[in-house]
Amino acid sequence: MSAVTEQFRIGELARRAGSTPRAVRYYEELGLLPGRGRPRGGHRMYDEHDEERLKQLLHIKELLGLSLGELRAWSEAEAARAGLRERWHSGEAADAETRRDIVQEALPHIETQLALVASRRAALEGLEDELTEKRRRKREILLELGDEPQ
Amino acid sequence: MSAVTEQFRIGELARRAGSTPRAVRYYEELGLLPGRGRPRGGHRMYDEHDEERLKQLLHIKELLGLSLGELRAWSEAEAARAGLRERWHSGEAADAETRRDIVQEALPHIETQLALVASRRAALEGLEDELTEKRRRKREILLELGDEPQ
DNA sequence: TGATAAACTCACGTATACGTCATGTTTATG
DNA sequence: CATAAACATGACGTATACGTGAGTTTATCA
Repeated sequence: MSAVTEQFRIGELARRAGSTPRAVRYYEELGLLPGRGRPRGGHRMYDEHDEERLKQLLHIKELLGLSLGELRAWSEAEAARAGLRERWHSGEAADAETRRDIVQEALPHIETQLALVASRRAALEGLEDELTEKRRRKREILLELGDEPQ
Repeated sequence: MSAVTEQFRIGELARRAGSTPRAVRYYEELGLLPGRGRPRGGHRMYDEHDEERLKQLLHIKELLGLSLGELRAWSEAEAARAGLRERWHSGEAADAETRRDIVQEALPHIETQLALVASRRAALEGLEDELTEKRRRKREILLELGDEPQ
């Protein structure tokens, strides 16, 4: 069902996500990335899911200006949802009741993330409106004074 | 024309803006706050304008997650606009031409700030939409599976 | 006119978020 | 199979953004 899951090591992951191996190890140390067992030679192995996860985390970090500590809270909601997705697809979710439970568990995590993003967006929107209004007034004045292009 | 401009010292300013004296001095050192002459005893004196300015800077810093270095760019646009406002109200702006020039100079600064805020807001909006869509799908599934409240 | 609070200037300390060696494996390649 | 590139684990270094004294000067108030 799932595509051939390509595997790669830390350098590849970092390159794809626009980060560095050092940073990735640091994120793992903080619990932002899962430090799961490493089979061959002790080298960390990753796949596309890890790549997407890391990209998303970095994106969120940028957008919301979160510290890595704050990012961890977000990350845990993400991890929980990932876990639930896995349960969902693992065939474990045979009956409707189990499936419902899984979705019901995932919802609050989304709500948490959504609340954070929405409030931040609203604040930014307020600021944007303020600035737009200021610009409008300046332009109005220019029209009144006669805005002669050079 | 202007109200009695209340003056206060660094502790008051910090308290009002929800900061600390140390931080305020640091901002001054970085050029975020004007380090203008200090008449009596070398104590820094501030007024409501400084208070508003500091509050705004901290607000922006929070909202956009800017470093103090990045904040300085913003701050300079602010300072420029403040300077223009002063020229505007100082009686210097006698003729229409001067007034027009002042407004024309102020516009780009607003545009700069607006561009930054708008792009950030747009990105956040995209993320918010994404999350809202995810939530919608989960809720849909719950309805299909029969969402029985306990 | 003390004395207590608050401000001043160094100066060093600290948490965060990594960068950068050093030194030793593991993996990939001709 | 040799050798370079990549990874591993410390350990120390660094930029940012202040916190925290130490020692001194200034303001305020009984």
